[in-house]
Amino acid sequence: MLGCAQEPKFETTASAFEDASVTSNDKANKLTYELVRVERERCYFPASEYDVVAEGEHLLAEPKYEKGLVESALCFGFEHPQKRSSLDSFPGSIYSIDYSQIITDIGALAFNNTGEGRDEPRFEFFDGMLQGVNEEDFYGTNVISSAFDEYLLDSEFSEKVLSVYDGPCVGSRLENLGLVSQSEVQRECERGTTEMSELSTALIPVPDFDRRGFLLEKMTMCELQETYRSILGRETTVKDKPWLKRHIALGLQNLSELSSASYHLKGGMYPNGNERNNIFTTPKKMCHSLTNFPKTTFRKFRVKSGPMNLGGSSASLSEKRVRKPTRRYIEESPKSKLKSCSGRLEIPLTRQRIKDKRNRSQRQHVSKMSGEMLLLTRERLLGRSDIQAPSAQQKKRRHPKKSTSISGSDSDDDRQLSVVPVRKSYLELSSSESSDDTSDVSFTVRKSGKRESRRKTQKLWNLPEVIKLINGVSEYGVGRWTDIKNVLFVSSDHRTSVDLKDKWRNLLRASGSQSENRRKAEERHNNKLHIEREERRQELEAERQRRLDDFDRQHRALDELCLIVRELQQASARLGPHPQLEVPPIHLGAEGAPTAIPTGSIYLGVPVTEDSSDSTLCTSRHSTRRPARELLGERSAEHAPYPRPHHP
DNA sequence: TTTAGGG
DNA sequence: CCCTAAA
Repeated sequence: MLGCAQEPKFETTASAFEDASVTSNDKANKLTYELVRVERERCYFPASEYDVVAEGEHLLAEPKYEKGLVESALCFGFEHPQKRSSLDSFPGSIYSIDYSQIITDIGALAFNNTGEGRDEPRFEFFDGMLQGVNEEDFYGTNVISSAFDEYLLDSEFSEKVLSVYDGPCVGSRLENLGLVSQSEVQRECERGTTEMSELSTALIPVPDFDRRGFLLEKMTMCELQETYRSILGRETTVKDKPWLKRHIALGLQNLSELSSASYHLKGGMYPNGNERNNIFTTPKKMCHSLTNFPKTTFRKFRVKSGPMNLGGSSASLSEKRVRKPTRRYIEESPKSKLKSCSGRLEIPLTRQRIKDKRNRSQRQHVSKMSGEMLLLTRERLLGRSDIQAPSAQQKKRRHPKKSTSISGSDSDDDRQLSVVPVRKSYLELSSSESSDDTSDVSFTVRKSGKRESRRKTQKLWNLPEVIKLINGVSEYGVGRWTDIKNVLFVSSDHRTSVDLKDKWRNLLRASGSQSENRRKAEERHNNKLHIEREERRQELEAERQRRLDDFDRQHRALDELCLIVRELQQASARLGPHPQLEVPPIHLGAEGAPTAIPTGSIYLGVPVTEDSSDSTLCTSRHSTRRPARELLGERSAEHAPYPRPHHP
């Protein structure tokens, strides 16, 4: 992420993920040393967890970072403690997770982020992180951008990698190295575990950090602003380069976390490619401006989804993660993605913040009222829902109707108040909250159990009301519900014009006229069908007529031709020995005749046999055609022996 | 905002 | 009774 590692650190990292088979060469020793150092820092990252872990490796190698914050930023997604056992069970596993540390840090970060300016703490936080790096070295940024972008672009490989994760751990471990080329990963994962450590050692390239590091630095103000716009989705007029770079880095950070969150939502499974495409449409776009960064050999983001599917490491884990997003979520994911993406970093853009403002007082009010309770909103817990955002989306999709309240706001702003163990992952959290939903009107403290429903309390219609309604309809007509309401139901607030309309409809249904209407509708439908059939019939008839006309025309032409020929022949016979009047033999073209026409003969091209034409036409046009054939027959009988001039 | 119509 | 599209 914001890794500042110098070149050897990556080797270190890579080797750290190898197992005990790393033995005796110098590199290994050095790596071991580094590893110990890292271990002392208590920054252990699960090899089978998110790729952020892999990114965290770089941070590990740089002790001057506030590792806690780093972990908080990078490792929101750590999951179940059970996972740990699987991690520890890795051969020669030297990394484990200090969950309590991370958890505490997360809590701290989240708490910090609940302040007034929700985005501010974040910036400060990242500022702090960045201070650990040379100002010009935004390695992490570049790594993120290039790796992420590449991840997005190389979908084919992503699928391969994903498929690998269902297999043995070696796949994820290899991927966690993040340094192995695609083909190698694929091949080696298929080959098996035996050669892994060798491969890992052999294929670790030295990242060209310096080159990438300059890219952001070398960008002009314009480019930086453009990049800012692409990443953060808004224009900026800020001319402060460091500021821009920081925010771009932050934006990229968001994107990467976003992708991580997406994987969480998807449980690391991609039932089909479309879903992933949807999910990543927006970030891909947003990353586009950075695609000119040199390709990187880091595959950290590829690692992202892998470890989650580590086969059988944790049954409950896979259960929770495997749950597919709802169809609606998939359909709207690009939008929601964008929303959550931008909303996370720059809340002021979205209406979410507006709502925040509107509701904050409410929330505080509730807090005050509950007094003794520790009330943690989800936002408070996790710092304005960075990773939470997709989860909120998902939840929202689950109850679409309830989520869209009358006032037009949605439930992004989940005011479900709850005390949730900090240790819970956000997935657990979301699922634990999924049981009940709240709206703008009815946010409640869970313990109170009181829920104000938006649904009106049903008030049954009594006879006077019905009579009034009928009178109103008879007076103003059906559909003039507002008039009826304003005149006859002006005193009854609980009867809106819509209610009148609904009631009238129900009355109609009850009276049976609805069935009559239905019958009428059906009749209309049948009518329509009948009309369509009729149109079709007419169409066919017209076509038939057209073909008959064509047929007639052709035969008339044939008759004329025959007459001409006959006259010519007669003339020729009359004139006797004048060769210039001789007429070449005529071919009356039955089907297929053209190929057999002798050179120099005349082909009339008209079918003359009955089976050579449409049967219907033949029958109907029999009388019409008859004369022509007779004519031809006559002529044929008469002039068949007509001698060709050149063959007397 | 009102109306129509599906749910 | 709710929700939404269309006008």
